[in-house]
Amino acid sequence: MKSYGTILVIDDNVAILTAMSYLLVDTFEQVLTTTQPDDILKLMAQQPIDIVLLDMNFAPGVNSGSEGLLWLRAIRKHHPDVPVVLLTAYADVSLAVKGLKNGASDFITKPWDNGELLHKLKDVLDMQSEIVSLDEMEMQHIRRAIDHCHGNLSRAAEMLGITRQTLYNKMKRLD
Amino acid sequence: MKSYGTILVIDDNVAILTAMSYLLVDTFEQVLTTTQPDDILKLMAQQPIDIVLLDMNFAPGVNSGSEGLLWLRAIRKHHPDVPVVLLTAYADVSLAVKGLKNGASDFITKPWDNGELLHKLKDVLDMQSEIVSLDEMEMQHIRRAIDHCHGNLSRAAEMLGITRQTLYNKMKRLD
DNA sequence: GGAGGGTGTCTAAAAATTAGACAATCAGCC
DNA sequence: GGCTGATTGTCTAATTTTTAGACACCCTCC
Repeated sequence: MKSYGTILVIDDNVAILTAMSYLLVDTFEQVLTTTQPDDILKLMAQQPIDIVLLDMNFAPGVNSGSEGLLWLRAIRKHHPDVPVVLLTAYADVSLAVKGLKNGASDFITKPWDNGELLHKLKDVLDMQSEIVSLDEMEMQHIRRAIDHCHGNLSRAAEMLGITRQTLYNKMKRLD
Repeated sequence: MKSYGTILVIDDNVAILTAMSYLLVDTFEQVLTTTQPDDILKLMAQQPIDIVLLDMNFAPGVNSGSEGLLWLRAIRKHHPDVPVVLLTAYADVSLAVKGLKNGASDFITKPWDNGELLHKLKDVLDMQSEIVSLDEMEMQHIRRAIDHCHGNLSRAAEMLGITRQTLYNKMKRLD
């Protein structure tokens, strides 16, 4: 229990934030909440956040969640490895889809089911990509580059910013 | 024109494949089509494919696209860098959402609009992540690792499979 | 047949990585 | 307060990797 780290919840409705706090406090070591999206990046800079729960339906009458999308993009830009789960209105599937295409990990429609919400958050965190060794990451990237150059090693090496011989070395060394 | 490489289209309906061929031939250098999902990986192994267009609604009466999801996952697993765009039935948004969460780049609902289809395919290819230099990729991964270890450099170095001093070196060298 | 581009291999110099050590600092704990 | 363990920043010398440059060879295109 309580092994899921820190969660940051953003919603402009204080009642929802309180409800979320009660729900999440048993699962997360720390629950941060804010009604001010402007605080997101500041909070995330101050301390390590493990997952973000972002309400997409800001301010009554505001332009259909596009503001939420902007915040999502801002989060993704500065912290590409922190998963973001979206809260959207039940009807607004298209917004959720836009969110997913912008890098959100999952979404939950309001009104939500507590059990399902917790389950999805845990799922996302369990799926978190482990950090692999630098060598392994290097090889993955090298394979990508070679693939991208359709097998042309000279071009791949140039693209990677290393010499062709170094590319040979690395391919030989790391299988 | 014709600078968008090779596209692979999978659909169990031959009529759709022919229609697609006519539509895509002006934009792509090569248009491969198949009704056999089993051929996907074989085709992709034989030649470099730049984008895949995958119909999710297989065989009349088959279990709601879950087969399509399996193929999507298989493609993503073997070729994580080749974008996959899905074709789904108009009503089946939930399937499209599942597809996006499984790594699809975008989806198009049937019946489709030719202009929109081409536009989306081009968009996906234009957004294709460029191959960055090995050093840059290295630094991104190092930052990820340090973040993951909440700033503990010793642990990050161990996780990356390098010595602490090397971590210092790389951080100093590459800003 | 020649030109251009790609491959595989080699050398010697330059640079990075390694293991190992050291004192200084910070944390929690008795 | 004082102890202990972990972490940091810095250093050295040996080892390994990377680099630039060169060479012969194999393609393909014209």
